[in-house]
Amino acid sequence: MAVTLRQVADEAGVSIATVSLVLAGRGDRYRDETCVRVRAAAERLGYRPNASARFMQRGRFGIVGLLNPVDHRLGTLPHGMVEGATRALERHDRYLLLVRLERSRLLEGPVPAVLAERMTDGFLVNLHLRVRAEEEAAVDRLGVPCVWLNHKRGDACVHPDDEGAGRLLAERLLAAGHRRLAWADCSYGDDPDPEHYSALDRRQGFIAACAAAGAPCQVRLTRGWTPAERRVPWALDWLRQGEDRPTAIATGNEDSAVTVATAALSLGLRVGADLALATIHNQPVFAGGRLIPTALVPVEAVGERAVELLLARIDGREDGPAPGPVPFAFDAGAGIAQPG
Amino acid sequence: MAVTLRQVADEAGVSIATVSLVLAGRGDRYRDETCVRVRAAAERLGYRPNASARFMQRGRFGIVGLLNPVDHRLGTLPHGMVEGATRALERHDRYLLLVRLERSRLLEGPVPAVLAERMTDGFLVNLHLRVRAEEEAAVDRLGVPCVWLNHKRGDACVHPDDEGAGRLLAERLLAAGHRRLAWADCSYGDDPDPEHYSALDRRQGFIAACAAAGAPCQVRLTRGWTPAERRVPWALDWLRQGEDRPTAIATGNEDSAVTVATAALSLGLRVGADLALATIHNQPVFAGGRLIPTALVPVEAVGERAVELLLARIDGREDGPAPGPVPFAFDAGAGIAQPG
DNA sequence: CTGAAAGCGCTAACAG
DNA sequence: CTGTTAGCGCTTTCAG
Repeated sequence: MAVTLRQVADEAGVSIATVSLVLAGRGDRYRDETCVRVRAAAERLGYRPNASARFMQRGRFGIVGLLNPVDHRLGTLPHGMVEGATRALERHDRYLLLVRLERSRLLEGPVPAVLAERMTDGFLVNLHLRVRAEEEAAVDRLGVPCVWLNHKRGDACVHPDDEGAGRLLAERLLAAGHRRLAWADCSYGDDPDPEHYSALDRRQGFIAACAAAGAPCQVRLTRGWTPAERRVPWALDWLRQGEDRPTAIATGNEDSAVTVATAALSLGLRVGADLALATIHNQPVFAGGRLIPTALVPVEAVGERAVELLLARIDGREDGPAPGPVPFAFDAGAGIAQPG
Repeated sequence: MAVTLRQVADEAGVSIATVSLVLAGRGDRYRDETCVRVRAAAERLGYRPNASARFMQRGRFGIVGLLNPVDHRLGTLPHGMVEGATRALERHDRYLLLVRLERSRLLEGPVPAVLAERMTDGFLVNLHLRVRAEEEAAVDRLGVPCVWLNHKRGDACVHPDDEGAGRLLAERLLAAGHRRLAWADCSYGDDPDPEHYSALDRRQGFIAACAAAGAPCQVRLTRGWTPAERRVPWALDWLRQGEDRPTAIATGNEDSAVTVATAALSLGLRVGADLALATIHNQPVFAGGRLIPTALVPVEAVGERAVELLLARIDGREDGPAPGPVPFAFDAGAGIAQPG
């Protein structure tokens, strides 16, 4: 059995309250000698406060849950997001509890005990793919503050500025002198209702920025989602076109970038020299033998901001982070190739 | 304020004990009508049990911590491991609490509150890179059951069979008829004390299996860790050698595989046709425009087994999972090229 | 069939 | 300066 306050009190020959106060750092009212004796006893017995007891007292758990879906290949845990979130939580001496959630369960039950019981102060909700209204309602019914990740929903959400990322890439490529641009996607392709809005937003941002600059922009999309083995052939077909070939190609995801790079390479085109290639990803993408310019998804910032927002709500504070999408950073990688 | 048992009791016009028992599903001693009334009241008020109170009572938290280091690029959270761990925990109605840990803090403090207090039933310890004896001691001093991940340490650890993975690749390549084999590593290179033992184990397993089969095996290693931009040139130098070139190359990590593939591609060698390439990674590796044969690191199985082991210790059961390293699976990808 | 009561480990008034 | 006491919300005997 774990060591309790009472055992420390007995060991030190004082009352429980004394031990509690001294160990809580508010022992200024006690004689130095008493404090020393108490701390020694606690040390000797290896005393550790029982968090449950404290939580019960305070009515708070000090724990935030992360609802993460399991049904889907994209439902995997975003490293950086968790890193950002846990870092922010740590600053407030709070912790992150991972909750795998089969999304169908959210509507039909049974839900995991952590949702049925009260064991967190709030939730980060990462069910961001094609969220249904009933799912939103089910989450609202949990009765604790919740913040949605990578999902657009009023002011209770935090997501990256995907449209801005598309614009960012266009601006950089235009600034490098490119006038024949292209946007390629062989992962989601032309799916009009892709799993996540970001695929559309990124593309639209890119196209809009090209249009604003008066530069033509080819858009090359596969028919919907495309399995890995069919991607390089698709890119080859397209890149073989010769004359009309774009001098700069942007993609909205790593897979598409690697595909285009692989195709370019086997056509004898040097990525970063004969062809500028840029993309959007969590981290600088290595494609065609070099790090290519990458708009960096601000996953950590999203995690941090979501936590700050959630904690502000939990604590009933009004000073949460400013609303609005989180901007992307840009990593030039090995540099942007000049046209021609 | 949250709804408590007492409020439900008042609402239903019964005692607290009655509500507790009925809602715990042990209401068989009560009149049906009472049960109905209680459940209706709970529903109406949106009652959710307070987990802290229950934990305090039971002396258990139902929470397992995952100690994860932050100082290191490899300290990132392994998706699959977390997936496996949380899945196993779910089966036991337990949850995973993420704890970022600056390793230096472990020895010099201050440690996060979750380590100073008692708030989990045990820990999965993921500090697997060059673990120092003092760190092991510090973890032992936490006073709760702990299981180490990807670190070899007595019977309180779970790790993949990296040596077996090296052997596995050799066997597959040999079985496909290859006799001129090579092992390449341009990520860790020849570091005699790499961050993680697995780099050595995998290589040794491969070499040993080649030796056992009497097949020659080139070993190509960079000098220690090599930055991304220097890798492809290194591979090019090597692959240009002509005649003596191996027909099959294995690598112990994704980066090395992609590097070799990229170099091969720019030399006009078709990966999977002119050259067999195999590697070891969490998931099938896409390199040289196709999925190459990959020994799959059993991350999920490691997570699951670690949890089962930890829970067995927490509950004082003797029926934990069998000890021993966790075997790798194999994914042939687009198939293994035949030699010549 | 149902309620009263003790107690899990801790905090915070309030006495002394 | 230090101890007593009354809960926090829940489970679990034990009476009635």
